[in-house]
Amino acid sequence: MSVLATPVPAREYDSCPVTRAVHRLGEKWTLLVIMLLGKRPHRYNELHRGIEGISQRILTRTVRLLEADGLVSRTVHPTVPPQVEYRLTPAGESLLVPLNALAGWAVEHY
Amino acid sequence: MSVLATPVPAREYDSCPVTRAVHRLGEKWTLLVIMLLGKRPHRYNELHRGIEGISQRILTRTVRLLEADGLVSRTVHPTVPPQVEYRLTPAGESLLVPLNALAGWAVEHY
DNA sequence: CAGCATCCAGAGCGATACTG
DNA sequence: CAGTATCGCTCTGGATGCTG
Repeated sequence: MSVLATPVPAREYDSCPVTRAVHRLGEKWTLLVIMLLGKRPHRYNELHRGIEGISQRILTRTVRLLEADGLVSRTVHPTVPPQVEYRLTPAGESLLVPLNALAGWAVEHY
Repeated sequence: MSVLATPVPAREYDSCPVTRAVHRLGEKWTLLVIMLLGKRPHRYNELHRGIEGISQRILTRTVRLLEADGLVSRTVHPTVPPQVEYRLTPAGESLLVPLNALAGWAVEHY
């Protein structure tokens, strides 16, 4: 993305880390999940109750994709009933910095 | 978004400037259009040729939405044939700063 | 040149019911 | 509690042809 050959090949664009990041952040609930986990770790139903309107299916998909991206860790405590804790990884924490910069910009300009 | 009442009401989330910004940036071609216009102003077909795989319909929609958001200006020169120049507004230029910060993060972590 | 009109496929998102 | 399994739909994104 730093060079931007013209025309920009579709595959190069799709595989660009920046593209992939904004596309992930642009998914409907991703930002909110990250912000909640940025405050503190949450259990599954804490997230579910904390986000009005999200379905279980979509919440699960959202956190699992973030986990696959390395931004969120998922810890299962083998208790009865089961307990699953989601928290930001160091990479996830580090996202909060540029994200807050973007948030500041958005509040100014959006 | 700074306070995050729990549960976060769906409407409040949707109307949040940060949410709206990342959702717009997350649209398929938005980032690329902004990066191209960040280099220099472009005419319509320059953008079209500069982005492999985008359709006219989607390119038009993308730049018009950015225009509606105040990030891009659209100038029609009443010549024959017509000439339309797209460029970043000051607000659009100012987006490049936090966007580059996010880009740096993405290259590190995505 | 810079679009618009029309039609269409598929991804993404969601509601609901069920379970280890 | 923390999910999975189905099913359904909206809505974004795209292909194609036409125009001031």
